[in-house]
Amino acid sequence: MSNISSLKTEQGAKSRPSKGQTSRATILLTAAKLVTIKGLNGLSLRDLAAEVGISKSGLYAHFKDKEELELATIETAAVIFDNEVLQPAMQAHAGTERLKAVANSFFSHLERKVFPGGCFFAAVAAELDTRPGPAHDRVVEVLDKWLSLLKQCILDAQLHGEIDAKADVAQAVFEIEAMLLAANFLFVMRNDPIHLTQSRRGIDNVLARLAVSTAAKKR
Amino acid sequence: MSNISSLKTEQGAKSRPSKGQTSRATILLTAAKLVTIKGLNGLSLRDLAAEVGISKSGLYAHFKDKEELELATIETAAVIFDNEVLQPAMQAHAGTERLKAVANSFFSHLERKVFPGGCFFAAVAAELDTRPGPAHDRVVEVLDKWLSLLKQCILDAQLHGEIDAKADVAQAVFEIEAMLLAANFLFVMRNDPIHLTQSRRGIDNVLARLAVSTAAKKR
DNA sequence: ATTATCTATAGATCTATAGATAATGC
DNA sequence: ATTATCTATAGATCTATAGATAATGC
Repeated sequence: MSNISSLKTEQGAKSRPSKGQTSRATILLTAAKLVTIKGLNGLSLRDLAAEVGISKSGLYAHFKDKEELELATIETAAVIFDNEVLQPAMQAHAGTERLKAVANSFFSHLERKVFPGGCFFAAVAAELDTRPGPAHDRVVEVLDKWLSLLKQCILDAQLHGEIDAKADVAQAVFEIEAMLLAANFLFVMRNDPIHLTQSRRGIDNVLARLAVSTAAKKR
Repeated sequence: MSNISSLKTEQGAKSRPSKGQTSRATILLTAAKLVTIKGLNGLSLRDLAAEVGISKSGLYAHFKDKEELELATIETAAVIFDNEVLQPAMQAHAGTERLKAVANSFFSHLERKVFPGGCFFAAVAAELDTRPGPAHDRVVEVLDKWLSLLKQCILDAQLHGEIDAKADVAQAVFEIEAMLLAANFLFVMRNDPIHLTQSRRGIDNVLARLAVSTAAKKR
C-alpha cells in the first residue's frame, strides 16, 4: 500500500504535487505497479484511485473507460521497461556482452522492484494468454520485440565469432529466455536473489556450450 | 464454453448423470479448468455455475464460501497433475530417464490441454505470487514438491553415474525448471508445439553438459 | 477534478420444493 | 401405504462493489 504510493516521490520532495497536478503520468505509473500485484483484471478503479489519492471519477477525466486505461498502462510499462532494461543494455557492445548486459539490467530491475510483482510483461502475458483482445495483442508485440532483441544478440555474437556460426539460433533464444523467465518466476515467488545468480550462471552455461561445441547438430 | 462442459462426458454416455448427481467432483473439475483461463480471482460463481449447468446456490450446497471452493479446486488440480504427470513418470527408472519422463508427461499434458490454460500451478502461482493466504501457501507447497522431484532425479542420476557427481544440483534443477516453465509459457501463448521440442532439447543440452564437463566449477 | 448517482454483477443467505430414502403403521 | 426426514437444488433477495455518467466547482 503505502510503499507503492511512496514510489511517486521520485518526482522530488521539493514540489509536492498538488492534487490538481496528480497527473496522468502518476496514475499510469501507479497502475503499472499495481497491475503486477493484482493483475489487469484484479485492478479496480477504486483501488487505483485510492492508491493515487484521487476520486474514482478523477480517473475518468483521463481515460474513457477501463480498457483505455489498461492499454495506456501497458504503454507506460513498455516505456519503463525500455528505460530500465533495454536502453542501459544498448550501451554494451553487440553480441554476448550485450546479451549479458540485458540479463543484468533485467535482474537489476527485478531486485530494485521497479515493478513490485516482478516483470510486468511476464505477469500480464500469463494473465492474458488465453483472453483475446487488444491488450493481449499489444503484450505479445512487446514480448516479440524482446525475443527479437535476444535473437539479434545471438546473431551478432555469431558474426563476432563469440559463438558457433552453426548454432541453432532459435534454440539459443529459447534457452536464454527460459533462464530469464525462471529468474523472474522464482525470484518473485521466493524473494531470494540466489535465483538471479542461478539464472546468470545458466546463461553463461548456454553461451559456453555454444562457443565450443561445433558438434551440436540439429537432430 | 461448451467444449469445457463437454469434458465431463468422460463419465460415460451410458448413465446420463441426473441433476441430482451433478457432483462436487464435476464442479471441481470444471473449476480447475476454468481457473487456468480466468484465474482464481477472475472465476465468478455465476460463470462456474453456468458452465456446470447448475444454479449459483447449488454451489453453496457443496462449499461454504468461495475460499473453500478455491482450496478444493487447488486440491483437485493437484490430484489431476499427479495422475497425468507425476505418476506416469514414476514408471521410468530413477535418474535421467525419469527426469525425461517427467518432462515428456508434462509436455503431453500441455498438448492434450488437460488444463486449457496450460499448467495449473504455473498459472496460479503467477497470479498468487504477491497475494498472501492459504491458497498461496498450498500452491507453493505443490511447487516445492515438484522441485524436490526434479532434484531427486538429478541426485539419482549422479548415483547412477549418468551425470557428474560434482555437478551443482541446485543449479541443474534451476535450469531444468527453466526449460519446463518456458515450454509452458511459450506454448500457451503461441500454441505452437515447437516450444515443447525446444524445451526437450534444452533439457538434453543441460544433461549432456553435466555428463561430460567435470570442469564446471561453481563461480 | 469532486460529489452524487446509476446499473450490473459479485459473493452470500434465505425459503421453498423436488425427489429419494428411512421409519412406521396396518 | 404413510409419514417423516434427508439431500440437493432453484429462485428470490441482500449487501457490497464494479465500471460508468451527470451535474457541478474551481
